[in-house]
Amino acid sequence: MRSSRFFLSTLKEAPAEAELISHQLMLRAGMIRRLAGGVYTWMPIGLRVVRKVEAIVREEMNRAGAIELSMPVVQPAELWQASGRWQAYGPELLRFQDRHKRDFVIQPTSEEVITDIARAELRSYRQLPVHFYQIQTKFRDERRPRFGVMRGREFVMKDGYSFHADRADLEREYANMYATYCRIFTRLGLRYRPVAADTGSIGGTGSHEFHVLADSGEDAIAYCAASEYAANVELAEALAPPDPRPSAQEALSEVATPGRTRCEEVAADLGIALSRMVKAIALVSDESDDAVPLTASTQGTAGAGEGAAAASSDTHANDASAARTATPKLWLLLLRGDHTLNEIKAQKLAGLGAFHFANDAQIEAALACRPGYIGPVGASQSVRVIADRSVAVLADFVCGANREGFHLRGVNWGRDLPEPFAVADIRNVQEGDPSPDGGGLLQIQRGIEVGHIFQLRRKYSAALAATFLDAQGKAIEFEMGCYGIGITRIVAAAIEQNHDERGICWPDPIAPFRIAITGLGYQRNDTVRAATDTLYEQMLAAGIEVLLDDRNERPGVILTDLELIGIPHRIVIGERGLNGGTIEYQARGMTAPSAIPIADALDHIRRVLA
RNA sequence: CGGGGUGUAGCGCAGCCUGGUAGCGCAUCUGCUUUGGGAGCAGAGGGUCGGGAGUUCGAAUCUCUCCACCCCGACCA
Repeated sequence: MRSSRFFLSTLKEAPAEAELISHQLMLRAGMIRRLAGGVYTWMPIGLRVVRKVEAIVREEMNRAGAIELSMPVVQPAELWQASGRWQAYGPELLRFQDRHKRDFVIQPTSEEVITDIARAELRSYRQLPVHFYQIQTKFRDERRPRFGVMRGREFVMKDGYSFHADRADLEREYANMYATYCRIFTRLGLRYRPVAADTGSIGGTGSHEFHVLADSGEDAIAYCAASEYAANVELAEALAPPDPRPSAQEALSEVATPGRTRCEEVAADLGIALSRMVKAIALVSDESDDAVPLTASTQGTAGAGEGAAAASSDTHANDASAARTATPKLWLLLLRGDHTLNEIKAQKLAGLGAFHFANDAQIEAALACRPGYIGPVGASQSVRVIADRSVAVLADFVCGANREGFHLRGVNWGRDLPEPFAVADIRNVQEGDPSPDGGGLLQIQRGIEVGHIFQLRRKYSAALAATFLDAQGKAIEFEMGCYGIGITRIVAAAIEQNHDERGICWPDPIAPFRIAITGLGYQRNDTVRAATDTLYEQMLAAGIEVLLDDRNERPGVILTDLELIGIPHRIVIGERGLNGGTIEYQARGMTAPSAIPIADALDHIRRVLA
């Protein structure tokens, strides 16, 4: 391809909207242009990368026995109503009506349609197993699209769905896909890690996420260097400390800590380890269950002390915010000063469910103290105290005194305050924690989720009555698996993982062009142009995907553009080199070019591209 | 959706506080020179100052309102 017949559009400065480095580089390299929030045009150079990723995914899916089809982006609401997702999905599901006022959605995934296909087409166990997949545009109306195509609303995903006669065969295919995904990400040239994922409400054993490792990743992955354990930090269990609670040594005392509201400050002032500090996080449940109405606090009501009755009634039951503040209960979650709350784990506490952080008024109403000095000691029965496992085994710890400007030290369970209402794992694991599988210590790495495999079981086949006849002629619901890969996200993730100060450094398998060639003074120097054209034609004849930059630009412009775009190999031909019988080759990551005899040029190129 | 911020030429920004002819750099176009790392000189084009309403003799500037975008928090490929 000649750049004069292609389309390159690079920018010196990235638009201010781009925060993430991959987003900036994609805009600067002219790969994408924004059309609306989270919606991007793939420009020619960017589309080439998308196609490379798709091709590798397609090849490996086919090799693994999956069969490609393509389902509509626009899908009728009926199937979604049948599966329950019309109600369950929420505002992320883009819905609209056609001219006949019939409801439709733009697919975020296609479980319903594929199950409908299976219901119609797969009638006998003899036809199983079958794995259908598509590479298709998806739309999810994200709350907050950001980071360019990394978290866009419209994106391309490979989604596959497998149908099985029984659980064992589903698990076989699941293992097959696990291996296939590993092959795919290896072929893409990315550093990645499969991690155990939440099976969520569907249950079952099998779900793994595949993460591309990058410091800017949104997910933190806890893994064990000594074993195979790897899980999203949100899900990794923090084991209970092995040793029992020591006995109390210190007497309870109150210490003045004016202006010191953060654990770090108090620990430093008192000269104690942060791990001896206990912080209390006040939460209010959003669930309106009727167990023990605790302290109510209608916003800012003066004197709404402990035991104040819930003020608002159910007359505004349709008003979500009113309902939410109807019967707030204060939960006090206790964590060590050096730990952080895991909100996913907290959400799973019985009775807490959906929650939000208590506001100042709610905290003052329940504890008669401003945030910053709150603690579990002396809290009324109406406050539910949950201790993290690590807090439950502390003795002689330090916590807020429920009195502004004071903390308590030498606090001991059972002596100074009742044992907690419950002890639970509510913190995020951190580096150095023991691995939940007992295999060693955890380390933490950041990653970008680019793949997810899942054993759906019978959720959709049951909802949509999708059955086949087994050998006994009995109708059986399919066991289903689903398997996703974020095609367009992979493009951004690959850049996050592979860039330098000059621009993108594509892994060879997904680079928009494998090699670039340019002649210095191509447009005005016949010798250079002839030599450049000759080698270019040779490369084309050899089937090499090459970009000839023949623009009438200064060398600096061409070279910086090629580096920004990230083409992994580069040939530069200049008159000076030609006089000595050489051309220059430089890999994108190399700091200096090497001179190659013209006669060896093509062989050399073949070798580095091999 | 809650909290914060920004909208001025294709891109990056100044001007706004203290109202009075809309500016700078890059990019674009023309000419000449230049040509191994984002060229120099000379000239040119390009703006509903996000939209609407208001205050005022006069609004990019002050007020109200709507919209878009960005950042921080709760979801996901």
